[in-house]
Amino acid sequence: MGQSRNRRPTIIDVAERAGVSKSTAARALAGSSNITEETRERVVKAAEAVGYERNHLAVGMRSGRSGMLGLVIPDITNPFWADVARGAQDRAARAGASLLVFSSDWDPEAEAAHLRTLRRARVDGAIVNPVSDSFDDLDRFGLPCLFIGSSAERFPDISSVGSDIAQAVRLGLDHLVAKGHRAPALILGPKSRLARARFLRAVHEHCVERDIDPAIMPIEDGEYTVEGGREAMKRLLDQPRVGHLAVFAANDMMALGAMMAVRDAGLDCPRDVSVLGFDGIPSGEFAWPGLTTVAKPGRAIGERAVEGLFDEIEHKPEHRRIYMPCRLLERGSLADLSSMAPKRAAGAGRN
Amino acid sequence: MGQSRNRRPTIIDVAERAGVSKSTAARALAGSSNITEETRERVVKAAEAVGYERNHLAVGMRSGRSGMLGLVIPDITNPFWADVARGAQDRAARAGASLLVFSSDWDPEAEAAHLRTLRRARVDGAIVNPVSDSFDDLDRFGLPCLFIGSSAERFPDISSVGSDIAQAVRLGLDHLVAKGHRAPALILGPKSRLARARFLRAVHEHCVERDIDPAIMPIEDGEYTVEGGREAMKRLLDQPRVGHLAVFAANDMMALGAMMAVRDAGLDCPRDVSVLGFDGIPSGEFAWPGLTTVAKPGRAIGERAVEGLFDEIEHKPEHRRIYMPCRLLERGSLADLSSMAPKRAAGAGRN
DNA sequence: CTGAAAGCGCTAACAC
DNA sequence: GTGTTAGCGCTTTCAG
Repeated sequence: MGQSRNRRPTIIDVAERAGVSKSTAARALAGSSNITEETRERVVKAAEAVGYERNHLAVGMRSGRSGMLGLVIPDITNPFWADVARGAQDRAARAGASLLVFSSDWDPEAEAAHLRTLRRARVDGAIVNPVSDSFDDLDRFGLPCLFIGSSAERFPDISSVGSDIAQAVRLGLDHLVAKGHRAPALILGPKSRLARARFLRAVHEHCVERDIDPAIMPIEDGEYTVEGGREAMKRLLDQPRVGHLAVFAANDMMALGAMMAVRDAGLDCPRDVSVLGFDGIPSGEFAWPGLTTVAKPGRAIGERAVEGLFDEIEHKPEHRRIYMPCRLLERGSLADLSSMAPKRAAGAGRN
Repeated sequence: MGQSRNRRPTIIDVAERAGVSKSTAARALAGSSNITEETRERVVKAAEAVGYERNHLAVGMRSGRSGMLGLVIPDITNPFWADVARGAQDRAARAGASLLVFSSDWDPEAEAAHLRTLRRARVDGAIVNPVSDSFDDLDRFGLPCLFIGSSAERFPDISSVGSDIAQAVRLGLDHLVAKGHRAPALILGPKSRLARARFLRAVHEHCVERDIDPAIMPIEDGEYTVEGGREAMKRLLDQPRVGHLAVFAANDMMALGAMMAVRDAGLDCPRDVSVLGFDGIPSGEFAWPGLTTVAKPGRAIGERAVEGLFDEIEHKPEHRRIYMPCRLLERGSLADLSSMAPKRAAGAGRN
């Protein structure tokens, strides 16, 4: 039966079977033009007959293109990053490329190790959510590369794809205004985080447009976690206030924590307190009430990132920064004060 | 400066710099024994100096081992599978291997396409949650391979790793009994699903041990989705019943849907209805009340699967079936009837 | 202990 | 149009 049981058929097996040279076989399989239709057919049949499958290792070696891309994200277990990975995966597959996925756990060393692995694997390029602050580990990457997520801003020379924070904040704030909450309290991430500054800047821009004094919005900080949000909300509730309280949290986890704090305090969301989140994680859907939130387009970001990476690989184009629009997911954590403003007396105007 | 800017250094660059032949350089770098300590040092230094990084494509070609593994799961966006992927990733990385991740969306054609891609990429083996019913697409895989998840049972010849459904069901049922619910209603998946049969068999075993007539447990079917669970619970609530109702859902999504149906009916969980889930998805934590559930060890399954796959690749060992233990996540969706059984009169005994 | 040479599977020049 | 040849970067005999 020709080839032995343990050996995968090579192009030589195909060539022999078709009675041509291996280069002719290769040409036929590659769809090259300088080939008799009849020969091509014979080769294709032979390939099928022996069960030939192109060896991408060999192709990659010869052509310098492995057909693989790397993806380094903080944690595939995080729903946002899973979404990104899914988008990247699908887009890559559509182009016949495969994705090597790694989780860095926000650890610069792990990130560096993964990048090294990707380099050795000879991926054609990589998409990275940069953790490392120093450019050192990253610029030495020496491969086409595109950054993703808010931390990408730190690196002026590298193209990036991310969500449009300014648009997202405006979307959320506009929605709050429409519901009768003009100046919500803010629950933000740690001061050290770049995302926090961008979020706050967008809030200020909105305030200028709407002629609101940003200073009247209470702000609490916390870690980007449920516990962080819970504690921040607790502090917010301890402050004196009149009427309904509306809160815009910079992250769904924090928003979920905030809702817990509301319950802890014996209050009701959305009756006493309105909460707006930011991210769009699935858990928000099953909270009670459902968490209204501004959803980041994780999947689209992943897809767009792969496209951008391909550009980077092929044309080495001008550096680009792409922001994908977010959208509002209305569920139930926001009270509608707009129609009953008169009834709410003092509180309604202020909040 | 020797090598051009655009070329990655090869072992020849290292050899030249160290003043040895490329074979000696290779041996030194591979940690072979037949090398003078002094030579080795010189080579290693040279490698560092030129920034040498082994080309895994070339290594793979020569050695027949690419150092890559494939993972084909239904959807990386699903928290359970993300967990599995994370475990696999970490375990693979620890062994110096990389993971090619694909989502099949429960589509046999997509699965087949991904397997083909993996074969062409010359992965050393693959971990698959088989979707395809027919053995055809799969047995031709022709590579070391290990199945994962409950559908793996369909393939008697292939090793598999999954969660221990029997143990999980027992755990859940024992917990229900401890809380005073002897014969809960069951919300199960579609009759066509293998997992359903296994779940039900485990329930029956438990009943035999506890001397309970399984026939007294109401059963409703549904798709493994929120909507499926919601409708199933609705039907359950429409049935006549006495006292408290306890439900064991075969999947957290369904359990979450069931909790919604309880709310829809104007009832309260856990006061009127107790719900126990199965999976351990994060969303259950943020539902209100938190969903008590039996959690599958996704991460551990992923890790164990990679280990099993390595065995498969190396020793081609006897076929194995491995079941990983689940654990109970107690949150708040279960009423404790055990202490107040007398107060509850008729209902307590039955449920 | 080290060097020379062969070859993994493929593609791209270069002949004919 | 098709065959011949070289070589991608590496490891592994086989000599010395």
